[in-house]
Amino acid sequence: MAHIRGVESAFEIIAEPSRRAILTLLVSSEQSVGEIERQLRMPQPTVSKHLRVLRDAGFVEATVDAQRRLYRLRPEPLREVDAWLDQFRRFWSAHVDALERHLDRMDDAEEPKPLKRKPRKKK
Amino acid sequence: MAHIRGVESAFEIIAEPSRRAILTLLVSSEQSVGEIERQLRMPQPTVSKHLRVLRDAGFVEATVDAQRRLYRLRPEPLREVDAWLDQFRRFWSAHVDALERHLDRMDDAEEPKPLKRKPRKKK
DNA sequence: TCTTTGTATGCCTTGACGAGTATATGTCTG
DNA sequence: CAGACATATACTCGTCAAGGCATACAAAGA
Repeated sequence: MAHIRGVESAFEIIAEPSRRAILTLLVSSEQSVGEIERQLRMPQPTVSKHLRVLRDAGFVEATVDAQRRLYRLRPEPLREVDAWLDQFRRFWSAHVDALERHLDRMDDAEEPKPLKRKPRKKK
Repeated sequence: MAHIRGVESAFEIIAEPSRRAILTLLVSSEQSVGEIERQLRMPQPTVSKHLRVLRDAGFVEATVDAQRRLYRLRPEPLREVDAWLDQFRRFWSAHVDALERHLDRMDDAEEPKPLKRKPRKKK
């Protein structure tokens, strides 16, 4: 009987660099375990185990192609992360606006060029 | 002697539910440690330790107000997460488009738009 | 000064997780 | 059928981080 595996949040899943790498690989197209193994240069059991975690968490799904399993992305869990980030976007834009106003005031005052600075548009 | 503590990626930082809760609290406005402690109902050392991690990772910054420390958000690390998510947004919209086409077909026979299908794989 | 309040840190234990290795399961080909 | 190939799982081990607790530190107030 399967344990009630630790309802891990999407955040814990993508905390693992290898798993993020796998997800990034799958953005372009579906891949077999062997292809992932070769591109990421990690041992096959490691890949399989990470894929297991990703599958259980709904990040990927697999179809059987003879002896191969083709894994592809599923959007929902990453959307969940995106949704959480959403509450900070208001804050970001406010922060950026304040920074821009601040820099604008500095520009009006003087013309220093200490560092490379992204070109920004005036309001 | 303190090692150079693990340059943990932003993903590992927000993997912790308590830390996400703290960040969410700080969206509205800056808060003192005690306020966070009371709102999240967690022991003060726990709060302080999480804030330490968040501060080291650049998620928050603090200013001293007598005995209190007022913590506030910093945008950069979460932006980094957002940037990583960006590569999946293309995939998401493609996915939604596919779903919409599917639903269009099911609804009623409308004019078929030029569908761009992935080449069908032969078994 | 002593006491209270607010926050940080050090130590210890526990539990979770990833890597590595070996092996099991399953499928194709000759 | 045997054997190669592809993937999954079981087991062990080491590491690392979070929680609990006590305590240290610092500023305020009596």
